[in-house]
Amino acid sequence: MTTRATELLRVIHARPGVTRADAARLIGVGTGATTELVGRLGHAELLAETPAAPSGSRGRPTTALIPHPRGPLIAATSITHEQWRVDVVELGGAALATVREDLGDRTGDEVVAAVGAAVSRLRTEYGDRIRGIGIAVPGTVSRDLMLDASNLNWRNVDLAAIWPKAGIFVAGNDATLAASAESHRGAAVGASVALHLRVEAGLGGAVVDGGRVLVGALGAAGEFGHMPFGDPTVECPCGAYGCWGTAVDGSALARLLGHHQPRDPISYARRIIASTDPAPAAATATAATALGRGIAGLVNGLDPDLVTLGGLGTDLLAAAPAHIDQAYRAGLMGFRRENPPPILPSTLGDDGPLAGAAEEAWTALLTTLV
Amino acid sequence: MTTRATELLRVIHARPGVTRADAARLIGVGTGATTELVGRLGHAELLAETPAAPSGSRGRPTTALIPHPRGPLIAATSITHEQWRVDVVELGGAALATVREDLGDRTGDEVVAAVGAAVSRLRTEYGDRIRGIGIAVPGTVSRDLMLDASNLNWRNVDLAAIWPKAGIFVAGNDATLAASAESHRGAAVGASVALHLRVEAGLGGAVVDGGRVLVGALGAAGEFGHMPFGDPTVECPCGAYGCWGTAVDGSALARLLGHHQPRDPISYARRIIASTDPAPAAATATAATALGRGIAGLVNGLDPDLVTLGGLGTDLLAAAPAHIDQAYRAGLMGFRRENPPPILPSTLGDDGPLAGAAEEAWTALLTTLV
DNA sequence: CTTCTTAAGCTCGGATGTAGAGCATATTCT
DNA sequence: AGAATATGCTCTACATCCGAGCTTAAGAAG
Repeated sequence: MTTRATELLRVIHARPGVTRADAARLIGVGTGATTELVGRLGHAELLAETPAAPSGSRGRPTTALIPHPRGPLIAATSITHEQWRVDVVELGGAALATVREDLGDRTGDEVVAAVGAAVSRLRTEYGDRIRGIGIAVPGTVSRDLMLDASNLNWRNVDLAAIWPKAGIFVAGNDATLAASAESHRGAAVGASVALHLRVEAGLGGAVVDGGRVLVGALGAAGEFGHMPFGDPTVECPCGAYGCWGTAVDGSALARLLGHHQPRDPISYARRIIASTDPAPAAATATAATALGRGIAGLVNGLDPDLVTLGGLGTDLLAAAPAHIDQAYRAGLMGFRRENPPPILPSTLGDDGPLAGAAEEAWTALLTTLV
Repeated sequence: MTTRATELLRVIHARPGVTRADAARLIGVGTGATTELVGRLGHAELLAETPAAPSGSRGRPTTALIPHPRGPLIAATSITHEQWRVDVVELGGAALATVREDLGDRTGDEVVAAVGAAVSRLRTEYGDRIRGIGIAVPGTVSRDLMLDASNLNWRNVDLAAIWPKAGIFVAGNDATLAASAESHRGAAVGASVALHLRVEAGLGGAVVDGGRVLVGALGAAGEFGHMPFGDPTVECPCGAYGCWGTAVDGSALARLLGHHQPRDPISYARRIIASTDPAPAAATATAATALGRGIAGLVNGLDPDLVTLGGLGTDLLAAAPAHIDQAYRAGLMGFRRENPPPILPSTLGDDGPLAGAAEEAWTALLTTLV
């Protein structure tokens, strides 16, 4: 439902600390209805008011709307190839607590158990204020919450164990969720259509259209790394040939440099991209060109306002901007070349997936609060 | 706004002739509110009731809800490479009148003038009942309603002249609008995410997500023909290299067969695809393979429920289904191969763009009627 | 043909949410 | 201090919707 109450909470979430008067204008209600709304939501412990910063101009001062100190919370979780992390996030996106730990060489089920234990501890601390959980994982999540993460060699890891209770449960691919975060809190704020791409082991991302992440029919959209922009003779671990991901990630750099496939392709790639020696720089340039050419294809097809790059994409953009840009412009349709959508580094960096998990869980929770 | 009244009109539009009782159940209101709603909307000349077909089962018979005989109308317009056409479309999608004419060798401005004159005549006939217009064109429409159609050699044709009055004005690419039609009235009804591709001179299409067409930031989304799935040595008229469109349309067939680029690439391609001689059949198979491979890439990235093919895509699917299917499956990510999204022929055929123009204009109009 | 069963429509009272007018309040400007 | 300005509160009017109870129109059963 989209009641005025939900709209108001959404405004506070998007802009915590918004003044009461601005919020009322944004959702288009008069002062009478605002009094009723703010009173009701305050009484329900969903929002609170503080005296607000003085505006400096004339007129009766208004108050700032902030999350209620006993209001609902979301447990935002991310699992990366190195560590897991759980943040307790209030309305507006601020974190009240953080727990994190390196994965070590735990199995998937052990990591899920550790995360579940951390969530349980947080639930004893915050009680029923924690209304749901959002989880970002480096792999694919099926509808029945089984996780496959080929990069970690995890198969059929059951995420449901993390959150046995009723409430909000959102789980998704890290790149997809990072796209959400980037569009709500990062470099793509204000874009009507934003494309986020994240290079790690492989390449993923998502389109965010009007604030909504396009997740596809099975929740598996955004696997742009498996579009055939690459070399048709290179086989991808997915079984297809010519996947774009195989042309831009750490495996591509290793292939170009004649190295073995690295154990940790992300740290490997960071090292290569940071190197200024000629051979690594040439490999980096080749990957950057492949990245730019593919971005052009996606921009032609999807018509975003802008493109944001996360993960190793940020490194490639910093290391070889000219190669990306040249291939990008060359691949664009003629009419776009004059004013192409900018390619920007992610501003949330490695926090993107966690922030996105918080965003999507909060979005889901807000539709259930009245 | 999404009031109950708008919801009811949307239900009638999606399923004209729906029974009053079913419609009430669909929007979730009780019999009391239904009486009030139907009475109000009938009084406003937005809907009417007819005695409805007998259900055969017990109980008081209900009525069928249909568009009001003096209700609002939309002028749906399509311009193709051969002719223009204007339909007058009522709520529910039925056409009350049709005007059409071959283009001959008129210029773009002359065609727009002819369409404008036809619309004016229809407006004298139907009066203010015609509340807006939807226009499907074989090219790109900028925000200020200037049309570029490279296939027709039209540049900067001003569409605003067709509809000088206030009201709904929706203009879009024919492939994009055909996608909308296919998802509302065609082969993709019921799909949560549908991908429609239309091969004519080049290749375009659109993703429809939950009934909403993804039009992109500039309204130029869906130019999938300019994704670099093709041969990187082939230059596209758009200026880029390796565009997918150049691998599947009439120009691709002519190149494969060593023919000159045909004047009318669509009729030419229809002829080649229909031929059973070995050389044309081989060229058709090559194009079908390129089509299937690209579809796989898009399915990997966009995760639709199903894919519909219009224009020459329908012909290719009929002529070389095995080639499309083999390349499609080979290009899919492993986990999709077991149960791939089906590739279906468009059911609206050449009427798709016109039907989509009607759909999008009606969608826009329905949000303004209360 | 009459009565029963079923599905649907109508009427009315109560609850909810909102808009708008008029008044009250808190600040800055002159 | 008084004017100007912006905001908040109270109260009335109105629209919408839900649910209960009654009415209506068909098929089924006898």
